Amino acid sequence: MRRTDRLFEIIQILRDGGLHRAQDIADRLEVSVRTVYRDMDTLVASGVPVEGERGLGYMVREQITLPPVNLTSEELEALNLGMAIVAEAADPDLRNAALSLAEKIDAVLPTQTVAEADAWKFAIYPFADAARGFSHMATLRAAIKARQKLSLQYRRIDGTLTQRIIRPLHMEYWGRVWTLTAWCDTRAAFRVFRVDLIEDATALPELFVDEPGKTLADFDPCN
Amino acid sequence: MRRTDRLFEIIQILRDGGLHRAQDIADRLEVSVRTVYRDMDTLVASGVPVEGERGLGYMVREQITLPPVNLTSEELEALNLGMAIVAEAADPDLRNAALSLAEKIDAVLPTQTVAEADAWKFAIYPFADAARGFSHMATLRAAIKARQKLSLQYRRIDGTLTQRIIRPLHMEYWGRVWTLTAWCDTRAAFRVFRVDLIEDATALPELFVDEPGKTLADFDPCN
DNA sequence: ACGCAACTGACATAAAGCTGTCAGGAGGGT
DNA sequence: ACCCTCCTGACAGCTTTATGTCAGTTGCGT
Repeated sequence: MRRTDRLFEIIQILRDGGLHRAQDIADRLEVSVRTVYRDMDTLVASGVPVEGERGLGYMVREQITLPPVNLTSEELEALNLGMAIVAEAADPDLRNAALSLAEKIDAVLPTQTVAEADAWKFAIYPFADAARGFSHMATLRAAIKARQKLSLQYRRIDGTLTQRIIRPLHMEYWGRVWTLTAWCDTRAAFRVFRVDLIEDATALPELFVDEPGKTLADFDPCN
Repeated sequence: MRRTDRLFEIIQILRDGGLHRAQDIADRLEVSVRTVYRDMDTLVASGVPVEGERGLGYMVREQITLPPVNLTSEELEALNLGMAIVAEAADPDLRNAALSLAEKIDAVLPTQTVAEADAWKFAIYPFADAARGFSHMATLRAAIKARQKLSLQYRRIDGTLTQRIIRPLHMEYWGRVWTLTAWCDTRAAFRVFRVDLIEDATALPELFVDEPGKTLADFDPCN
């Protein structure tokens, strides 16, 4: 198991909001306690809101949501930057959308403001492993929107392949990894898939509707 | 010299649009030819438009700019995604701007569209080394806009420190590294600085105006 | 005072990544 | 034909990173 994968797993474990001892996490991931402490360091340094209490264990603080602010050229810059990054990383559809949106905004703005935004024209040469697994994102996005079932071929962390029929519900971004939350028809349970481990995703003609117990609202991260 | 730094250097070398032999690049960067070939592999795999011609050398293809497209919910998604990424990575100002902008857009949209966009609510836990060096970005951006001179403390790749007065002109994003293009008053020449190697940046009260030969338009990447 | 569990530092070892060397192959130009 | 250069694979040595072990410290609760 690669280090990155383990960090991701730790977040998943902590996500239930409960108290977890380093020893338990170590046992579960089959590493030494020392390694868990080092991982926690990394997570904290990366901004994950986790806190350790001596004698107790680890817990995540609830995430703080920020109140809305005012309109400004700050936001314009954020937008340009965001579009530049999306144009670099995401799937072709999004890439085009990002580029056209950026151009459209430039076109609408008064010329003086454009000059400002111009300082942000990006020459983008991704070195990216960031792009790994982005190839399926278009399919997944479309299926979530269309409420279309998917046939998924997935490579588990241990390397084995599985095939399943899922109802895609939700995507999340974890800084390094994208996840797809779905109801798995094959296993009759919620599952979270890492997009970068998806080998193949094919949209099926079959649509699905919300059924009690199978909607995103019913999903509980604590397994 | 770290590998990442070398890749970045290679791009700089190729940027002049000329033909370069692997041997020459190898000599200049003091590595073997084999290593250059491996680096080229990496660059190509990362989307850098470089091409090798047997018997000739390496050249960059000119970048293709895409024609503008139409307005749509694609663009909305690109925007949401972009804001999520910016909120993760950029400096505090941009971060807030991105968050508020995303919220503002959500607020303006009809509820049906919001439901779509909702599938993209991001829980963001950056593992980021992406954030390295972002601490100065706010200062740099502000100085570019205000045409304010900067006192820069910069760590060269060999580890030595330099201090200079610069006129910040332009920022670029290279997928892994941000660069700041500036006229260096101290050296009386254009210089490109890597933002992640900037130790300290202090805005000076002194402003600057465009002088012939010192504007961004006068800058020629081929040293 | 005691136990618990988070922490820290130092060190040895194992795994992974990077690089150079060598030995070739392949396409284009002369 | 020949030369130039890109390009590939294999292997050995080096460097970096990751991990485990050990020995200790710190803060909290009982």
